[in-house]
Amino acid sequence: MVKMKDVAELAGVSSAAVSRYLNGGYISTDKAERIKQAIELTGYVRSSQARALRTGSTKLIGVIVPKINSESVSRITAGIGQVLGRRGYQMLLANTDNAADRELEYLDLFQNHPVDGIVLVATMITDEHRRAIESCRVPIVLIGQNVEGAACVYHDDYEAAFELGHALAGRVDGKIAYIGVTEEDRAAGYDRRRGFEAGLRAAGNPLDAALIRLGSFTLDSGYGAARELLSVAPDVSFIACATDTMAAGALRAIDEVRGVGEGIHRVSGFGDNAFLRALTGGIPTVHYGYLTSGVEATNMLINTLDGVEGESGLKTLKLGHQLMNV
Amino acid sequence: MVKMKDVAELAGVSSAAVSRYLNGGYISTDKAERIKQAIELTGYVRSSQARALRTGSTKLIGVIVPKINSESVSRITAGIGQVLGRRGYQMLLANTDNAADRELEYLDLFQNHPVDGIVLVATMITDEHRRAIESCRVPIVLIGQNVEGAACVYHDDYEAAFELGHALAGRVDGKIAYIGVTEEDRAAGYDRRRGFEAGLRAAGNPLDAALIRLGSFTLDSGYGAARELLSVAPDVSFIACATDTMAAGALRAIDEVRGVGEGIHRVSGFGDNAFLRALTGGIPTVHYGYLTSGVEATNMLINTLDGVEGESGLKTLKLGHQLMNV
DNA sequence: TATCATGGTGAAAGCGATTTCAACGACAGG
DNA sequence: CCTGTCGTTGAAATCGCTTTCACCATGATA
Repeated sequence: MVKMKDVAELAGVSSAAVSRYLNGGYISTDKAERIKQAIELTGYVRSSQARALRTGSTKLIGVIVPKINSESVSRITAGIGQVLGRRGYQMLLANTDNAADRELEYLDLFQNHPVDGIVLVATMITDEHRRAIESCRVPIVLIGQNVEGAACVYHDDYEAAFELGHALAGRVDGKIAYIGVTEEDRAAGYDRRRGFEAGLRAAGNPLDAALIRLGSFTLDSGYGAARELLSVAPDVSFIACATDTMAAGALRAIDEVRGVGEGIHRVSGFGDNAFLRALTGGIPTVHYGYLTSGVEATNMLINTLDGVEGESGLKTLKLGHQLMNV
Repeated sequence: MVKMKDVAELAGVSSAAVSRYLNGGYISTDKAERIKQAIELTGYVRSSQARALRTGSTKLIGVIVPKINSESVSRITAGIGQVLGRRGYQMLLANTDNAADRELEYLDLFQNHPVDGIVLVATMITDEHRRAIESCRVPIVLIGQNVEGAACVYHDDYEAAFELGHALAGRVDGKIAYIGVTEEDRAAGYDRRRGFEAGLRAAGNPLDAALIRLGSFTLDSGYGAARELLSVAPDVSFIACATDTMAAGALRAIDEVRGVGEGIHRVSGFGDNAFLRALTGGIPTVHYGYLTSGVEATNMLINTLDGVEGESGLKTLKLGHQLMNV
C-alpha cells in the first residue's frame, strides 16, 4: 500500500507538502506538478482511516430507516443517496426493521462512532428518542415527523388527511371506515386519522368510531382488517386507509367479498404507490414527494456540516402534498 | 471524549491492559474487574477510527445496488442488513442509479477505502467489471448474476424462464409477445428471454421474433411497449414480461385498450410482486427468494472475513425458484 | 538600511487505538 | 540454588495522515 511518505519521497518534498497539495494549502506550482505526477505514477490514494483519525471527520452519514423494503422509505433513501454522492459523502445504512429500540441502539452507535451526521427516517418518537436526539453530538435531521426542537423535513399529514377526508365525504354515500396504524407513529398514525376524521366531520359526514381498525403497514394487515370490517359491518361502502399498501390489501378484500372490480372506487390511501396507480387506474390518495424529502433533509444536513454560506442550517421544513384522484 | 488512557488511569493499569481486556488477551481477573468498572463509570467507547487505522479492518461492508427503490433490490438489501447487523458489521450503501460506470467508480472507492468486503447486486457485467472484481483487494460477492471466477449468489433465470414458458405455452391460445430488458443484464435480459423462448419452443409454440420489445425495468416502459405491441399486432393475446413491474404496465395497457379486467390473465412477469399479487389475484410469475439471496451472500462474505471454521468460504450458490399461478 | 508582510517549506507532534517485546514474580523440576 | 515455564504486565513503536510552528526567502514599505 503506497502511502503519503512514498509519494513525498518520489516527488522530493515532505509529506506535509503532499498533504497541503491534497487539501489545498500553500504550495508552489512546480512542486504541485511534481506531486501530481508522483501520485499518478504510484496510484496513491489516501487512507480515509488515517484521515478520519486525525481530522475527526469520516465523510460518512448514518441513515436510520424503519424498513428498507417499502416504497416510501426506499424512495427517501434514493433521495438521500443522490445528495450524498453528489456532495462527497457516503451512506451508512441502518435498518431497524420497525423496532424502536434498535433505532435508539443505532443512534447510540452512530454517535460514538464514525459518522459526521445522521438522517433519521422517523416513525415513533418516544421521550427516549427525544433525549437521544437532543444529546446527539453530531447534527441530525428527521424525516417524516415534526418534532419540536429538532431539525425536521416532513409532510403535513393532518392537513393532507383533512383535505382527503373533506373531499371524500361528498363523493361517498354510505358508511366510511378507516384502517389506521399505531398512533405511536404520530404522522402516519395519529395525524392522518385525526385529520381524516376532522375532514369528514367538517363536511358533515363524521366517522363512526366503531368502524376504525388498526393495521401494521403491511398489505396483509390491510387485507385482514378489511375482511373483518366487511363481515362485521357489511354495509360499509368505503374503506380509507393510512397507507396505499394497506389500501391494496383492503382492495383485495373487497374484491373477494363483493366481486372483482367492486373495490376499486371503494378505498383510499396515502402515498400514491405506482403499482396501485397503474393497476387500479388510481384510488384517491395523497402524493408526497418522498424523494424530495430525502434530498432536502440531506442538503440541509450537509450544508451545516460543510458550513455552506448563506444557508441557515438546521431548521424545520414542511413539504407540500397533492391530492390524487378525488 | 474519554479515551482508553483515561480508563487505564482510572483503573490503575496501562492502556495495553485495557486493550487486552477489550480484545480478550491475557488479563488477571482482578484487573479485569477494575477495568470493567472504569469503563462503565466513564462510559468509554473505543474509537473505531483509531482501531481501523491500527488494525486495517473497519467492520464496514460496501453494498452496491443498481437502484434502491425497487422491490427486488430493497428486499435483497433488507436481507443483507439483517445478517450484517447480527454479525457486527455495518452497511455502506452505494446506489448507482443504473449507471454501470458509477458501479465501477464505487468498486474503486470501496477498495481503496474503508470497507472489509463488498456485496455487489449486479446487473450488467462488462469486461471492465470482471477486471475490477478480479483485482479487488477485499473479498466480494455478487448477487443476481453468475460470473465465472467470482463468488455469486444467483437464481437460474434461464431455467425459471424455461419452465414458465413451457407452462404458459399450453395455456395460452393465440400469439404470445415478450417485453424484455437489455441483454447487457445477462440474467434478467438474456437468460430470461432465451429461457422463455426455449420453453415455448419445447412446448411447440415458438415465440415470434417480431413480437419482442425492449423495456427498461420501469412500469412506464412496460406500459409503453405493450401499447405499441397492441397497436402494431392487435391479435396478440398474451404479453410475457421480464419483470413484474413491467408486467403491471402491460396490464394497464391491455386494460386501456381492451377494457378493465381483460389484462389480468394476459400477462406474466418475474419477481412475484406483492402488490401485483394482491391486486390481480396473481399473474403467472416466478417467485425468487430475494431476501434469502441477500442473507446467503452476506453470510458467505462474513464467514470468509471472520474465518469461520468449517465454512468453505466464497463459492457460487444457486438458489431455487418457484412458479406462481400457472 | 531596517522592517515587515507574504508565499512557501519541512520537522515533528499528535489523533487513539493495537501489538510487540522485554521483563517480572511465582512456582516446579532438577 | 539454578533454570525454565507460565501467566501477566507496561513501555514504546506503529498505523498514515493533518496541522502547528518555526523559519526562510523575497520583495515592498518606511
